[in-house]
Amino acid sequence: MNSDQTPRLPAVPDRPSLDGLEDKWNAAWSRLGTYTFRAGTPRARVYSIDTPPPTVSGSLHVGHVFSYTHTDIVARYQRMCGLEVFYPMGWDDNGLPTERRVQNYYGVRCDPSLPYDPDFVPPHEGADGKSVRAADQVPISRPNFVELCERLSAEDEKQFEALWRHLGLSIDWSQTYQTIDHHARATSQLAFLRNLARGEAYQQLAPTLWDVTFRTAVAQAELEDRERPGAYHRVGFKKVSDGVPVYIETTRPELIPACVALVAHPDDPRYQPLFGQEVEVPLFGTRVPVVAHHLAAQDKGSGIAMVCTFGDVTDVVWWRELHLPTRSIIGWDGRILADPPEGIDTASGKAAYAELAGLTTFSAQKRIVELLQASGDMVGEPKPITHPVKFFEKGDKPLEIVSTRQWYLKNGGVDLDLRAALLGRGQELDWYPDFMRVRYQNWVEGLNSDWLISRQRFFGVPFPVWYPLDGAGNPDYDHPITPAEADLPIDPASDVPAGYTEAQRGQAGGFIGDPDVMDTWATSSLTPQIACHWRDDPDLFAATFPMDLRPQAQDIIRTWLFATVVRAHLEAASLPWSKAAISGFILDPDRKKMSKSKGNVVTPMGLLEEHGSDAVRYWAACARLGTDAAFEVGQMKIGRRLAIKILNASKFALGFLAEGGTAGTPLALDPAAVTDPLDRSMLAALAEVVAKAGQALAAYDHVRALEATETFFWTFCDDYIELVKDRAHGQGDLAAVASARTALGLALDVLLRLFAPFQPFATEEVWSWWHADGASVHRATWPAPEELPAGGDPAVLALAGQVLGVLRKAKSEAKLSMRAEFASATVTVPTAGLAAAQAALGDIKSAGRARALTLAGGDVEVPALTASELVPPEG
RNA sequence: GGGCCCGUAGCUCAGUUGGUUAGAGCACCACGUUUACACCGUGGGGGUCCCCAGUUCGAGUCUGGGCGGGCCCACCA
Repeated sequence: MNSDQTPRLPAVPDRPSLDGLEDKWNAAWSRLGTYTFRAGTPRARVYSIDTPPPTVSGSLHVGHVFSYTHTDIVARYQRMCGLEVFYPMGWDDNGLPTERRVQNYYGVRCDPSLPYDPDFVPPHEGADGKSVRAADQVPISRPNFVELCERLSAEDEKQFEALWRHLGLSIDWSQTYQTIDHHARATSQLAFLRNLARGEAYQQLAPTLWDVTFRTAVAQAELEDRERPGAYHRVGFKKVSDGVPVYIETTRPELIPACVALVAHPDDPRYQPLFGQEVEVPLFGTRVPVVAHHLAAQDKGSGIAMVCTFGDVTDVVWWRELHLPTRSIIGWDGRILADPPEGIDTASGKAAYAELAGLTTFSAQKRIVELLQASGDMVGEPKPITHPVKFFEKGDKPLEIVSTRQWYLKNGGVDLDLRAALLGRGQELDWYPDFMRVRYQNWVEGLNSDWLISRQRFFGVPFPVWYPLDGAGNPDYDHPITPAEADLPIDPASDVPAGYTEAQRGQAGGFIGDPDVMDTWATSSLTPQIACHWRDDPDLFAATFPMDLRPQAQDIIRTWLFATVVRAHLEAASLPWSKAAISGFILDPDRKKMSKSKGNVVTPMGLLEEHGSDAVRYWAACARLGTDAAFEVGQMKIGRRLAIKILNASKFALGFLAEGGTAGTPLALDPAAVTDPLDRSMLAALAEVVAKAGQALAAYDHVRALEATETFFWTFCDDYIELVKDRAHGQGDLAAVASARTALGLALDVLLRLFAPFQPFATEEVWSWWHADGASVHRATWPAPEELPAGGDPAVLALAGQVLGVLRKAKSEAKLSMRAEFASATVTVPTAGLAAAQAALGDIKSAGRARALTLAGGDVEVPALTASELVPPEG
């Protein structure tokens, strides 16, 4: 396709315009397959990109436009460098946001115990915002739920695709995936089974951070701290030996029935005498030991803390390291369990517990404070404080800690050899910008457990395992039954393991499916394997993996980036990609991160339609990787101006190409025809820009490349074109005219290619004016300095521009039109530059409208007007 | 508590191993309709490079200490 990049006779529109270019060229690119990945290309000639799959249940915002533009600039540059770019697009429709949206939109909820209903019709097809109350939601099977998800996502994906196309992303739209589709589920389950077989995935019954709203376990990476009001409650625990109270201060008095010990620092002289003694838990009568541990802070509260199972993660550490018993009192719903834990044996203790049973932790706290005050065990009133509390990042209530059986994947949180290896992967990866590597290191070094990958949700990729039930109907978790890899994906809630029948489900001696689904990151961490078709296309996988680039946001280094590194390390013993490009956030003019809640979000499509895609891309391209950028409409207007200038300057230059050749053929752009020193100077300066821009883009510094190109382009327009205008129009001898026209054509040819990654629409439009149908600037070869004539002196253009500026300034200060003529003028230039300036004398005279111009060498730093006589234009 | 990034013109930002008089665009002011472009052109004004102290012949740049802004992590009784 479009192999013919040969220039033809230019056909330049009378009034070039940016309007409609997005639709026009998207249709053409789609028709011609301009961005289609050519299968069969050897790995060394492929550049593959692990595009972030946007969450389709959310909405796109300008931050997406910003960062995806950065990636597209890379893709277009690499493609022009001759690499075959593998640039897929995924849609993230797996996980809680989609689950909630499908529930509300269709009025359903997922119940994996139900069988698939092929004729199911959703009861409700509502608009967003009008959610169906949970009580009215119809339960449906997981396969039905997945179908609805795919149906709803398909609508979103159309909108997203339209936006990406309008923005000009050079994605290969035949390479798409959904994180909940058949292929992604199969890939996710296959990777899990391999992890299981190698012992990297394992189950454990252990205290787990638990969200009581979603009723699921959450992983370390999904936590965030929020400052919350709380209060210290000073409560006395009487020593068993003498009845003298020991006072602790707690923010969670409702957990007193779960108390298993008091703990103080081993060096704390106040409490050293107590170590080994027992105290009595107030209200409940349990006897607990006073123990020592170095994590107890002497300066917090009263310096001695109660250990509960479990109030926070420190409790878990104490419980584990000091081998304390377990007294759980909080259930999966976040309420106090109906029955008291072991250890509360007295009648009064049971009575006190009964006061709390069934209450939420919030209500239980109020009640127990009343009880403690009534019994005299609490001193004074609660003392209000604010303190950080752990939340699930998507949750609204503080996390609790409950003991549950969960699946874990080794990620270096426990295995220090693995941690060292993963830190090594962080070193091996090229980071843009480099300082982002530190965030990865900090995170890996701070891991305190393996990756908890199971979620007690219904929608998602199920764990592809069943468990045999023994004669008493109890599952044997240690010997899971796994499916054949060829059968994936499976749903253990509806599929039956080999050797069993559906009738044996849940029966003694039969089997039961694993009820959980995987963490959304457990699937997203496999985007390279999904996109490159690890599971089902070995040739494509070999040609694209490990990938070249992972572009992503800085806030998900600890989740998406790290998890992807883990999966590739475990499965392929390699990095998933060699480079990571980390984009910054978009800030509103008040320097706050843009967010919906602040009501300052601009819809991307409206922005593109208002300013034009090249303009918005220009704004994005002006910001470096990893640096937060302001949302600036002004910058987009500059981008639009640049795009229009490209059209107009091209119109000017191409007009002479049409004149310059014999009828029906274009002027041959023969570098040897460029003989004039000024023309050769301009092309020499351009050659430097080509080298600089190429180096910058190769180093993922698109800002520097754009800046160099843009700066040159404005000089080219304002000085060079003005200087050679008359000559290009035909003044002077034939060789001089041909030199100017050829130089204009050569420069334009190079400039369009330099701008192509940034301004794909304007450059393609101009390219089409003088290239064969189907030829695309985006499949043209990235310019090399060698294609321009060597030996020109850049100083000629620089000095000619300065002298011209001197003449312009005189007219401006005289408040005269630039058309005003000098009867005569003398400009003194630095002696060292005199020869260079003289070389352009004719063009300077012409452009400056000087009937007589003398250039004199002198001891000046910049050219200066030393004598002049201006003649106002007549009329 | 640990770490990272940032602080340069009214605004958004460049300033590459230390080296002339610190730059660009926007905004602002003045002028000009000039056959590529009024979606334009030409010219101009505008800075205590956050502060202090060092290193150096020389610091926006390097070192140390502050101040201010943003972000990440942290066992949060």
